Amino acid sequence: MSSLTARKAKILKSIVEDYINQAEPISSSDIKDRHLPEISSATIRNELAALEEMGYLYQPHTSSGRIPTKEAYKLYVEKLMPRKKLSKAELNLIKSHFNQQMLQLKDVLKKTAKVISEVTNYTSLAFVNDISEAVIENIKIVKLQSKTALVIVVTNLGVLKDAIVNLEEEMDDSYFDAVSKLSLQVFGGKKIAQVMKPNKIINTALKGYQKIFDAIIDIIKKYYERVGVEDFVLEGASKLLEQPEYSNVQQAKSIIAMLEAKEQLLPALKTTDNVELNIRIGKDERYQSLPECAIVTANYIVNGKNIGQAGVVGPIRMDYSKVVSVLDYIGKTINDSIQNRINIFIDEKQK
Amino acid sequence: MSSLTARKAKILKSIVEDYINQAEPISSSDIKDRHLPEISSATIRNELAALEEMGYLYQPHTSSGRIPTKEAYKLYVEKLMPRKKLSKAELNLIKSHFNQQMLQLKDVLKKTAKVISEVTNYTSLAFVNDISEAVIENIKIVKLQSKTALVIVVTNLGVLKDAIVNLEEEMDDSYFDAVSKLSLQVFGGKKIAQVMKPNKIINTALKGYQKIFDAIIDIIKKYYERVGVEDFVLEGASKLLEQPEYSNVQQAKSIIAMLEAKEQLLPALKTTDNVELNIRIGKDERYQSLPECAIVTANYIVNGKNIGQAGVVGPIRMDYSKVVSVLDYIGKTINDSIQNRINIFIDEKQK
DNA sequence: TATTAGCAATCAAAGCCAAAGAGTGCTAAG
DNA sequence: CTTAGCACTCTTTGGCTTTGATTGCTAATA
Repeated sequence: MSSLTARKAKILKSIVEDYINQAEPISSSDIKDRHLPEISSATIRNELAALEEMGYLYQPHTSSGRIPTKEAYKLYVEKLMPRKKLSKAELNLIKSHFNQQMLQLKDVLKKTAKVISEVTNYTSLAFVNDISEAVIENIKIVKLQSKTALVIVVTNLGVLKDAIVNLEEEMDDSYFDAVSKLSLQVFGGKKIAQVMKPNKIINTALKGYQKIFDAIIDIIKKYYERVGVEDFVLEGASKLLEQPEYSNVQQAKSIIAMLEAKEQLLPALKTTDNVELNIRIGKDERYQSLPECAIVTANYIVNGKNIGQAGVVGPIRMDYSKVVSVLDYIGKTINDSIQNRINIFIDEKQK
Repeated sequence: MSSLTARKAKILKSIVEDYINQAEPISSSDIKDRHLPEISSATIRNELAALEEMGYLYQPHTSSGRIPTKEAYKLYVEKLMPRKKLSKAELNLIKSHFNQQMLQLKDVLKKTAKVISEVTNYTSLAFVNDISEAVIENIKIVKLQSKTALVIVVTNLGVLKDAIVNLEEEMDDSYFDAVSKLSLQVFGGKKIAQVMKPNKIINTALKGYQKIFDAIIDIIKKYYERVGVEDFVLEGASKLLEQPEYSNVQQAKSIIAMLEAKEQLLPALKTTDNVELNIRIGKDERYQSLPECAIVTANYIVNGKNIGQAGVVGPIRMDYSKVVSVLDYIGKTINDSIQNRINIFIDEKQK
């Protein structure tokens, strides 16, 4: 078996890039015409046969051009891919979107997904990563109506504020003040993961507050279970259908169904490892029912905090170079131009 | 031109229902076999010709069976359609979903959309109606971090609590208490619409609170603009692709794109009129770029409050009878089994 | 007058076949 | 190692025929 010479690499790169654009098998003469006019198509055919032997190419049938295999895409992403410069127009589009004020983590997710989809023309997704490591910084319980209170939990990653607690009897403001103070004493500085461990906190002297404390713990648990599933944004789903790969409605359906089944999709996407870029090409081994597709996501970090992932879903024949450049630039933009605007991310120690 | 005799009506009803199931043109002998064995297909053909003349049927080509026109569907919905009984299994499925506790308006939307999609097998949507008539009942401003506060606005339709306000300098709790009290005095009892009118409230003696008041008004305005667009839930989009109507990827794409463009879609869906059921068959005249589809939504009312709409999107050949039954029953279920659980809907006068 | 059997006419869908065209692999020569 | 030449393979396309479903019309019937 031969090795990957410089010329083979160039040919392979040409095929991957041309196939990304054309979505049709690439012939030896295509390569000659567009990339290697100085050598003959016959020579290229010899190289192609070798590359096929090495597992980087295949033919749908004997008398057709070549298509890159998944291995070819992996090699392309790791070794061959250039870093594309984004155009002025693209840079400006991205910047202008993030110049607007955003106060909420979810706003950032939505905006990010929207921008990614617009610039790449792929379906995009964004979601928050695991929050069990988030540290509770503040807790307030606010009376809303006679028997209803809102529980607000501030962590170093954001504010949980989707929690309404129902009381059996009416309480006055001083009661809620007391509970707020006590909660902060009990939960302050703890990680979400710690709070969720059953029956660990009850040893404190809680007197008559047992019930509302159980409710608060319950709220945190529920929030933990839902975050991610709730805060999962999908943008431009219809763009999937522009791809010739999904011109068969069956395939289109299976991939859209996959994106809708967040509960199953998210565990496969959430990564604890701290890599910047996740490129998943082809079926995920763990979820064999997934349709053929590629998912490229970047971990977004603001002020040193990993706030989540955002990226694109598309056919395996994806413009990785462009996508990676866009994700990269958006990551920088988020960090540069937003960190001072999003107060919920700022991690000032409160004491 | 002949009139719609009982037999013509029966034939038309048969065609509509059979076509809903089969998705293929219905022939005269189909009708004879399945619905009118006592008369000949030739007679039926005569009737068909008359129904076509009347605008209720058409043929894709001369030698094919008949397909109902939009007018036929309209007539079917208004006059011919039976009220289907839901099966025990379906009733139980719906009930069991709504037995769970739901604390948030958005939870109800999501659950409703999910149930509708599951039971009808169509793509479903749910959203809240206009909130400009909501009356402000309570306002609290809660300090979260040194320069960050959360604004909570309780209305008779729910709680707005997605609003974080940034301050220029650090304030202590008493400041926020004062602002909360003052806000309640100024805004309490007012409708959202009134608050949004520019410069109407500034005549009160606000002393040093001008800035934070502007911020609060701004938050309410922003919330008003976003509500609906934010609280728009779509469920089971992939089910659209099961419909033979959308086996052509172009059509599928255009309809999914329509559902994604919430900003354009919602104004067409939101109705101020107080009808229970909205059935939109075919293109909406106002939005001619919309693809061919039918949208059926019901207004959902809890404790006498119109909280929003929910329904399905699908091909014009839609099982209206089933859909209407399901929407109807879900409406009842929401009102019956949830009103006592969702505190945010309860409209107890606070004074 | 309404119904119906009979039948020719129509048209989409399916199958078939031949021709065209794109692209390869192999061989032999440079 | 490269390349021209050429036979071979296989898809795609277009045209043609056949099949089958369904209709509309006519004339006979109740």
